[in-house]
Amino acid sequence: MMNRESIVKALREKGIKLTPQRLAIIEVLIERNDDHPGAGVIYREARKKIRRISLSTVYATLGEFSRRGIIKTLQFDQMENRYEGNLAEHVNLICKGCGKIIDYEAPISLDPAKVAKKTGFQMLDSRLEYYGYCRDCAGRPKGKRDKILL
Amino acid sequence: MMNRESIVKALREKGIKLTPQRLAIIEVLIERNDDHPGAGVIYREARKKIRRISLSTVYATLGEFSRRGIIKTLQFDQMENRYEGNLAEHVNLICKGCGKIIDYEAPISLDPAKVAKKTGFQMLDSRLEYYGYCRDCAGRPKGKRDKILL
DNA sequence: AGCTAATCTGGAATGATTCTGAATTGTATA
DNA sequence: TATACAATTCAGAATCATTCCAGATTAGCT
Ligand SMILES: [Mn+2]
Ligand SMILES: [Mn+2]
Ligand SMILES: [Zn+2]
Ligand SMILES: [Zn+2]
Repeated sequence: MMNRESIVKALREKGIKLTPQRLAIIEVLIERNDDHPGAGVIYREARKKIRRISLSTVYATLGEFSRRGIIKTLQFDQMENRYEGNLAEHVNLICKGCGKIIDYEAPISLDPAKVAKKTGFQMLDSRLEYYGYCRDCAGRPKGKRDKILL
Repeated sequence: MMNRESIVKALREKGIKLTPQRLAIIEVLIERNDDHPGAGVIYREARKKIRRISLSTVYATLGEFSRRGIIKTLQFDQMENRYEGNLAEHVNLICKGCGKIIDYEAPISLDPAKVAKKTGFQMLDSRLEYYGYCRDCAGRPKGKRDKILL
């Protein structure tokens, strides 16, 4: 999961063309998996790998991958959206100071069947996040550590 | 919690002036609590209550309340942000078809102490969401029920 | 009643994302 | 290996929720 071969295979199976742009984006997503990079970072990193790639393509590709369930999009509005290849259910710990996003494995068990029975809601994707301060930012003086407002 | 008196009291205590605009916004938030309304809805509803209020004020007020911990902001980028007064930890079930947001009470317990010990991360606010289809939208034919892309 | 910092306002600015339509290219097929 | 064409890429324009601005108004205090 989240290695070049498996992704390339997934793309072939879904009939998505393999282009240099897409391969570059995939590489960035793999290399920076822990960072949960945004479109800007992905664009700049991908540019180092191949001669030509446009921001439009980056957005189109990330949208396509996300829609196909190959990656996951974390949406924000005061901050670039962030993308991750870790599709396993996990909690993202998001630092309000520096925007760092840390994966936290935890068996969060909402039983889809129970939820459906109670509310009629059919669960598909989850978004489990906690906002707070990472080790580094928790250290800094209170006044000057907020970047994300919330 | 989430009644006019308690909120007004909270504002007075925090030294936030009571203006007609703010009171109107508070009333909307209370009346439409279940809807998790966006800034647009809040603006239009508030306009029915008082002669003059601008969208700028609605945004400023919601931002202020959110920052002060009086309400909570749910951030999106393909959809207006949504606001809620239910500060208790709960899961929001978000319908990808119609955008409806349903509160779901569930004892999702990540132990802050344990997380801090493991990762150094200091948890403050949570955002627990599941995306899927509400009872109504789950019924409709697959092709024509998606509004939220993700 | 007067003072003043806080608040409100309409309009302009922002900025991430989406859209557009023409040019390019990956891949299936012969 | 060449051909065909739908898929993909591209630069630039458009979108639109949100934020910023600077001047006008006002809540709450003395
Ligand atoms: Mn993650
Ligand atoms: Mn809720
Ligand atoms: Zn941090
Ligand atoms: Zn629905």
